[in-house]
Amino acid sequence: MAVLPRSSSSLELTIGFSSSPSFPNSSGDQGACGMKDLDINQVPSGGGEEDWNTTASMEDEEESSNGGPPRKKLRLSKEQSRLLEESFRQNHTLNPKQKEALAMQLKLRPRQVEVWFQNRRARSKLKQTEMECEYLKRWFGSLTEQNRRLQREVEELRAMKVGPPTVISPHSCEPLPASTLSMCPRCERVTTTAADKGPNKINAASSTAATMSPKVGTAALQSR
DNA sequence: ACGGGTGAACGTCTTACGTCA
DNA sequence: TTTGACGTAAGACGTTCACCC
Repeated sequence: MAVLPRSSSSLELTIGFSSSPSFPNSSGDQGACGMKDLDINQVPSGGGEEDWNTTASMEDEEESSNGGPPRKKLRLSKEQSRLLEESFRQNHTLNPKQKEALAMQLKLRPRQVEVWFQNRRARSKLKQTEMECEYLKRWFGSLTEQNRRLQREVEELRAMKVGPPTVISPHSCEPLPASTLSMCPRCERVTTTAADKGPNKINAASSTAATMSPKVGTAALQSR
């Protein structure tokens, strides 16, 4: 059965995560549901080398208070982690054959490889979210500062009040009386009525505010 | 001894796909 | 041929808990 991955989140897209479609499940891998009867902490048959590194002994079969066998914590060896990371860099999801092969190579069960990839994807996403959160905070701070500056500017201009306020015409480089200007409500551009023909952006520092957008942020994140 | 962090493992939900009536 | 119900597989997500510092 071919199950395409669900649409990637925007975060994944911005950082360029690639996920390959799963191949038809021909390997008899039981997935998350079918493995409940297997002891996840047992070394695969024929396995067991110095790389197999768990802090709990495999022969510990004591019963837990709720009847089932106690959950043991597997610690992956450095080599196992390195190989998994390397594989994750190439692909964030594994098809059943890749999973099987990797599990064989690592002397782990396919289920363990699968779980590792699930957790790794989750950690990756969390990290990405944290980065984006950090970026948005900085962006907010910068906008706040810009807003403060602009408000100060407005106050100063109001305080000046030396005759009618003027702006500089980009065409004639002559000062224009503000009374000749009007704001187009649709495109939010300043137009002149008589003295200066054609729509103009007002020649003021305040136009810089419109240049920042969240898209800059995703681009910035991509470059990291 | 104790608490917090880490990460492997788990349970549940959602989604996509195949099959069949 | 189309459609809706149903089963299955796989990933996302939240949580649990063993282990370490």
